[in-house]
Parts: sequence; C-alpha cells; structure tokens
Amino acid sequence: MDPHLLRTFVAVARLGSFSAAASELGYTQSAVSQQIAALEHDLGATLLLRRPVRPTDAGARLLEHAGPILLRLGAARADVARLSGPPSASVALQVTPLAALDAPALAAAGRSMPRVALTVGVAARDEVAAAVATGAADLGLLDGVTAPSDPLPLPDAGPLTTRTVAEEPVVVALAAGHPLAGRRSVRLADLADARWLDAPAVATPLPQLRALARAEGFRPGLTYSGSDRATLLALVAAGAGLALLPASVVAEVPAVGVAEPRLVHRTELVHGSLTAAARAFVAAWGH
Amino acid sequence: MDPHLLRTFVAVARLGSFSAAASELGYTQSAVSQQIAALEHDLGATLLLRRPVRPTDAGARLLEHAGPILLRLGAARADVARLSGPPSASVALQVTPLAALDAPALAAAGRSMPRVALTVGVAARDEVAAAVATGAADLGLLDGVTAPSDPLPLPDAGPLTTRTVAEEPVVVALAAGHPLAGRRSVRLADLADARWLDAPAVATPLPQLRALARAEGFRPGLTYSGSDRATLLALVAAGAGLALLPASVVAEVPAVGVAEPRLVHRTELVHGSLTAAARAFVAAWGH
DNA sequence: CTACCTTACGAAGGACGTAATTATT
DNA sequence: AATAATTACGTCCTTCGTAAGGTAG
Repeated sequence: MDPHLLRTFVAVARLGSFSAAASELGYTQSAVSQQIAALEHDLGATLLLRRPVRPTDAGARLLEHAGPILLRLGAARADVARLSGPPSASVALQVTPLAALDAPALAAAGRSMPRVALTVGVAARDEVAAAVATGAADLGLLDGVTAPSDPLPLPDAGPLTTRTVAEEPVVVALAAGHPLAGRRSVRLADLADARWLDAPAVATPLPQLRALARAEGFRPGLTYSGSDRATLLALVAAGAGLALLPASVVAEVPAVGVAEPRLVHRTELVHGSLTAAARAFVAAWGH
Repeated sequence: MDPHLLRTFVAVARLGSFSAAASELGYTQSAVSQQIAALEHDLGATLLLRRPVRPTDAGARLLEHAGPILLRLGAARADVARLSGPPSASVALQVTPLAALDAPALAAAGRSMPRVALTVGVAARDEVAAAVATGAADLGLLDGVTAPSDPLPLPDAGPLTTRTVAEEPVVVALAAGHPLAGRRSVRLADLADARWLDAPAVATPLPQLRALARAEGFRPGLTYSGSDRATLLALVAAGAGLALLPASVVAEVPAVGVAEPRLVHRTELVHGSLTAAARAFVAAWGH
C-alpha cells in the first residue's frame, strides 16, 4: 500500500474523476488508472465504481484511513526535517478564528522579537493541528470546548506539546426573547431539541455538541459557514438559533451558563519540536 | 517514505543490526543496507549510527511515528479485507488478563454458538487493540482505569466500535500492616510518594497512574512482569507496594477506595466491522 | 583477522507515457 | 458522437541479489 497510490486514490475519490486527479497530481490519466488498478489488485477489492466515479463500501472505508495515514506520514517527515534541518529565522503561526481573540498577547510576543518574521494564518482546528504536525506551521493557537480535565481532542499525528493559554466558562448564547433568557443555568442535554445555529468555524460544531452532551439531537436551524464573530452574534440575536460559546465572546446578547456537564472553553498553544526562533516566541508569550 | 522501508528501518533499529534485520525480513544484508540508505537519502538525514547500530535523534523521532503508521496501514488493509472478503465461521478473541475475569460470560456466549470455532488469546491492552485493528482478532475484551465519562484510551488505528460490558469502582490494594489500611478513602495524588508495585500487565501501569493523578511520582518499588492475579495480590500482601485495581479483584487483601479523582475500572468489548459469526457472538454476549 | 556494513554491477520487475481500445452517456 | 476509463506496449528507473570492497573492533 504505497502512500503514493493512497494519495492518488484520495484525489480520485475527492474529485470524482481519474482525469481530474491526474492533472492535479501531474500524471497522465493512464498512470492514475494504472495506480488505482494496482491498489485494487493489492487489496483484492474494488475500491471505486466507474461512471460515475464514486467509492465502493471498501473504498469509503479505505478513505477513512488514508487521510490520517498521509497526515502522519507528513508529520514524520516534518519531524525528522526539523531535527536535522537548518534553523529558520521566521515563525509561522496558525490560529483558529476564536483563538485569534488572544491577538493582544500574540502581537506583544511578536513585538518582543523584532528580528523574526512572524506569519499568521487562520484555519479550522483540525487544519491548524495538521499544519503544526506537518511542519507547515511552527505554532498553532487553537480553541475548543471540553470537560475541564480533558485536553482538546486533536487528530492523532504524533506527539505534540500543548500549553493552555486561556480557559473560561462556556455559555449558550440566545436571542433576547428566548424563553430561556434570564435563567441562571441550563443542562446541555435539555437543549437537545432546541434550534441550534451551526457555525462550525466559530462556535462549537454540532457533532461535538452531541458528543459533549452524550445525547442525540442538536439539529441545525441555520448554518453559518463564515468565521466572523459579530455576524454570528447578530444571527443569534435575530433568533436563528442557539450557540455554545466562550463567555467573553458573548457581550451584546443574552446568555445562559451551562451547569451540566461541566465544560470549559480553552485556548491552547500547540507545537512539535521547535526551532530556536519559535522557542523564543513561546517563551515570550508568557510576557 | 515507502512503508516497506519504514518496516525495515524499524526492524534494524529494534535488532540493532542490519544483518539480523535482513534475515528476519527475508532480504540479503545488502538489500537492507540499500533500503536504509534510500530512506536516509529521501529524508535528507542520517537515521542510524553504525558500529554499533543505534538510532540518531532524527531516527528515534522517526521510530515514534513508524509504529503507529505501520499499525494504521495494517488496519486499513484489514478493514478493506473484512468488507470484501469471505465470511469466516470462526471468531478470534483477544483479552487482557484482567478482562478474562469475564470468562463466565465469555464461555456462555461461546456455548450459545456451537457452530463457530472460538479462539481466545491473552495480551496487553495495546496489543489487543492492535490485533483487533489489524484483523488478527475479530473481537477484543480489554480493561483499564479512567474517569467515568472517558473512554479507555486506545492506540489510534482508526474507528473501532466499543461497548462497555462491566464497570466497577477502583481501589488501592495494600498490605495488612500499611498505615493507610482502615482508611475509608484516599486521594490518588496523596499517594505519589508511596511505594508502588509496577505490574503493567495486571494492574494500572505507573505511567498511566501519573496521568490519572496529574502528578509526578508513583515510583516502582518492585516490578512484576507476569499476568497472574493471585501472584500480584500475594506481592501486595507481602508489602511489595501498592496497586490500583478493580474492587472485585481484591478479596484477600485490604483495600482503600479512591476519592479523587473520580475513577472507574471498565471492561470494554471492542471490534471493527464484524463478520456474521462475530456479530452473532457479540449479540449473544448480552445473554 | 573477522564480523559487518557499503559499494559495484547486472538482471528482473515495476512505473509512467504514448497511443490504441473499449465502454458509457 | 463525445467523453472518459482501460489496455497494450516501449522505455526508463528502481530494486534486489551476487560479489567485491572497506572499516571498526
């Protein structure tokens, strides 16, 4: 199961086309066809249905493995490169939208090191973690909601070092006229049948909400795919649905604390092995 | 980074010899030398020091990734095979030593299916999980200690289905004359400086204990590498050290409950996608 | 001098591109 | 008919084994 073949398989499945995958990967259509045939022969199973191109059950199963495998392979390569490569004078940082609220601390740490070029990018949590694991970023700043004693769940791409930089209560943001407005606190599970706002980039994604509440439900009323906090709050205020957010983000909108289960919103700084510049940056973070 | 090369690299590092790895893998010494050279060239780093053969820093880092990568690759292959292969009339089960306490339920489930051949093997938790992930076993029965709401931590080899079959309080087993004997309960962190019995196969391994207590310490007084419960209890009774165990296992020996953090000992039945025979077995488990 | 890793070299196999073929819409 | 995957085939590159060469203990 050559990673090369796996990469091609993933591309074909994603694009739904041999030829499109070929041009994306810089192969001929024929080469891609041969690679898929080789993979199918190796595994002894048909992985793709043709015309239209779409994964079989076995292929879908393989896809679930292929991503993590390719990610870990990249992480291994990056890890070795960091240990044996030349030190860099620049620091690449990736942050999730809400973690960017720590911008003041970030800017301060950046100012304290005038000699290093600092690059900041914004992405979803798994992407930030993947970037750090594969060395595309030196540092990640990511946020999420968990039980107080649990770490934020990250895709398993090897050992990453994690440091909590902020932790605060979570609240359910809601519209002013909502029946729950004014309540002191609620149990998350009691809100399973409420109308939720699905904003995976900014608020807690609904699948995670189900896992945290250990309950089904939490159906999306409206989906907001952007990453702007003000827009999200405006939508909540307009009654589009509930959103689980860190307390400090919710200002202009009523909110109710969550009593059960016990949850916190945490911002973590995560990195693999560091270059000297990145290490200094992490040290400077603590002021 | 061909998995083939990775496998060879792991073998060489483990055996500390190119020639030994060659004979284990069925290559000539020369082929192994060329494979390692190819891997080092690909990654642009020296991975092994020669004479004596031992990993460099970069090589050690790569080793941390190689195991999980190879495991996941095997899991992917097994998963595809299960979905497209022929149904089997036998069920292979792997259990951890303490999970074997569920033997009555196990035997009952086996008896209820006279037509299928049932194989049972005993191994450590990670090995059981790896066997299930790679398809070496259909079902795993494994045990461990965690927070009540957390699943047992398993090596990440893809999505496995998990079902709790037993859950009970944990206690610290100790010798009759121990100062703590008679106490109602203790906080785990308060025992960091006590003398512990390191019995990774039967009791909670000490590194895990440190993680659960979120404290350093828990130094081993004596290490018991066997997997026999009676021997373990005899050692505890003889004052060799403390052991964190499920309550039901501790009978002849004094024990103290753990108040903080809240912990349980859980036994879980875990499997990937199931053959018909294995599925019936799982169903029969519930009587 | 001896065990053991590396290098040289040739043969076998594998991978990719071009081009012809087949199959689906 | 047109679009798109497969097969045929030649070339190049890779990989392995045999055998010779180096090197550390």
